[in-house]
Amino acid sequence: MSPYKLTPSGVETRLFDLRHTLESAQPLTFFADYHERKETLSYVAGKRIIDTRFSGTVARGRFTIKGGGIAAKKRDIVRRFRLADDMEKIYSRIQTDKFMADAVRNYRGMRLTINDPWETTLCYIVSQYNNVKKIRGTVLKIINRFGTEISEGGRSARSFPTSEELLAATEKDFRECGAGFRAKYLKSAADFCTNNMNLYKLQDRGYDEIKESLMEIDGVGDKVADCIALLGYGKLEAFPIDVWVKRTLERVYFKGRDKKIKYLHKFAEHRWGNDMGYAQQYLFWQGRQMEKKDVRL
DNA sequence: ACCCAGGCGGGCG
DNA sequence: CGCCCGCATGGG
Repeated sequence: MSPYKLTPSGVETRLFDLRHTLESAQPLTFFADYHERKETLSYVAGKRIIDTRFSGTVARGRFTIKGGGIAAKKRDIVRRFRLADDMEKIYSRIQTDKFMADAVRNYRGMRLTINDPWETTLCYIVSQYNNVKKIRGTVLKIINRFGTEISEGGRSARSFPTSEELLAATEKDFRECGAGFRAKYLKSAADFCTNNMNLYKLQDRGYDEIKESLMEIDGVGDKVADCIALLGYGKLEAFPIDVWVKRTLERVYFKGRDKKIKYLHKFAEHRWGNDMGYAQQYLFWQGRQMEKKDVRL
């Protein structure tokens, strides 16, 4: 049974939870407009508005696309939500212990997303030494200030500004959007990604090469590059280790002992192999939610 | 008031 | 190399 199926008006999904996916702090989740009650989802992809209805269950759901350009929109949905991934197989491989089994049970159907490389780069430059709520606020302000107004099928929205469109933004502008000390990184990244590096030409490159290229951008280090490789290029070999992932790994697998990032990386690679990216997402979210609810591991 | 947040670059030993 | 420090800013 194929993980997804294209229908004339949309896409049928299997083992997919839209709410968990959109709540899990990935780039798309910063600007997608989802109403679970009304079963509507709309988001901007490039200069188009993807306006859909989503209904059904985790076991079997259905996107119904409104407006024109249905074929392209179907393709965007399949790629963006990684609907071709065989989640049962991935789950069977990342459920190596009770913690991971709990994570999978609690967030069953949560997907990684694949986002525009530039949008992902900007989001994760903003993310450094920051918190999810403020990251979202800053990104939204940048979109509102520098995105271009687009409308389609009676609906209007602002597109995510390209690096070229952001050449007009000053460091002061980024500060006013709440970027703080990251403003200078955003400014130079917009310039660098417009004039010196084409992020879209890295698409077919391997994980190592993509990461190495990304780290040429000022303000992009090991962790941010891993986030972009994973969520901007779909490289499942990436395993970004932020404070939550580090703390969770240490608590669950090392009795709370402090471990080096490099060591934890090797641990993850050995334990979850080529599904590391998914393991990271479930571990990140489970660890973060548990701590926020003050549940002991 | 104090602490923390999906880290990074720079400086020092 | 590895380690340590400062960093803007808002929310708990």
